[in-house]
Amino acid sequence: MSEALRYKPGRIRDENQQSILAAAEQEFVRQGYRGATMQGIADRAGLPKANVHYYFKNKANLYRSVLDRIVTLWNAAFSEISADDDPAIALDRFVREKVRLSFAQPRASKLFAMEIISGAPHLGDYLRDELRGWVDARVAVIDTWIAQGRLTPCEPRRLIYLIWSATQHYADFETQVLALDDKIEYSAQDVNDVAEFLSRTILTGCGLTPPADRAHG
Amino acid sequence: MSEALRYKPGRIRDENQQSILAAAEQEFVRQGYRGATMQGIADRAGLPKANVHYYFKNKANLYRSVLDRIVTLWNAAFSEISADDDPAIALDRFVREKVRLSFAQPRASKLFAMEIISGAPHLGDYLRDELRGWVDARVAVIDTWIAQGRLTPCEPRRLIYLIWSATQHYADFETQVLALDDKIEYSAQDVNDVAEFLSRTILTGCGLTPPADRAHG
DNA sequence: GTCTATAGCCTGATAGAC
DNA sequence: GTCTATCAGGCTATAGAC
Repeated sequence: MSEALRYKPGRIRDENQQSILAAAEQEFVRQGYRGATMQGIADRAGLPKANVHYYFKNKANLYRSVLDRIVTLWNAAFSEISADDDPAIALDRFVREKVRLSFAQPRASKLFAMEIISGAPHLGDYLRDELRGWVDARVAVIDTWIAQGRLTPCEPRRLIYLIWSATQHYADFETQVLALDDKIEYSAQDVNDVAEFLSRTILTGCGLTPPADRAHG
Repeated sequence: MSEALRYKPGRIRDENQQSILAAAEQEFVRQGYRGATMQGIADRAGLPKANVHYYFKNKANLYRSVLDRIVTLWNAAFSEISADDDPAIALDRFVREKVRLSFAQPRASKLFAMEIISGAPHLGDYLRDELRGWVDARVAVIDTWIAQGRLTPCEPRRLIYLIWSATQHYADFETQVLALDDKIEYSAQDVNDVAEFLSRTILTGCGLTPPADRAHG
């Protein structure tokens, strides 16, 4: 008997939970929290509706689990920047990381966006307690760069929002971008083009020389 | 009897329709299309549910009416740019117009965003038939500027998306921005600051000199 | 652990009195 | 034109057989 088929305690449980979470993410993005149905989520996961209630006690609990997973993903992907870093290299890395994440996890980005646009009824605490601290720390780093004369004065907060919005756009507004570009789906080339364009434009906009330019001349 | 109270044919009808449309816009943003209820919309408009069905035959019809109003608003606000314009002045005006619209009509922007994020089930035709033509025309103008050597080469399409995403962010992610900035609501100062920051950063990022800078020196 | 059957509620929509 | 009363259907959630 192969390794893959041998019994592992909790294996089926884990697999079912993961497929329910993935199905729920899709349904919540397409229909919103109230619009999504437990039946629709169960159908998409290929399980009876009662099993969804068995693994996740109720709809609110399931939604919260999906959001928790996204928040964990966000926190893990937030690149560290410190005042010792070179501003151009740190911001370039920040932009590229966000672009990569947007193209890799578009549904997570979309669900997060829907939650915020709806007024963040389930994520208000996260914004105030966790995300605000993260932003404040980055603002402090950018302010230090400015004080040291290594970065043209700007409003650090607006710079962070600019990077977030410009990168997330390709995930959240995927439908619009694909329709306007007359494409069926993104290519690997698109990820690089977008990262290159945004890093170059935003860094230049801040008065910095993009790392790639320096390498070539 | 004052002018305001004198009978006007269809006045009550118009007022009721407008208050229903405004209430529906809010409910659809908060709950999504399926999540919003005719009862909730009626309550917010201060009318019995049956009246909502009287003015707008059914839920799909009401939603489409709300979207039509937004699309009309969008089309009216799209500033014209032509190849004869100075690139810096035209792009500066474009950015400022979008910022103004985002702060003036945040709910319209949010509902449009929700519809796109959900996969544009009701707006797919608009994207393909109307918006694509608008974008293609602007791309052609920007390409002309580049060919004439008046603008550093860039991908016009990505530049338009950058301007859209960066400006809309303050409407769509209003809840997040206010939470992170620790504010209750936007001030008039914020509109100017955002317009100034985005115009300066994006134009500089494209290798242009922002109009304000030229005026001052 | 899995799934069928069903309870209890709320929805969109309409009929019909005023 | 307005609004109360009501219907048929779909929803979340659970009970209980397997």
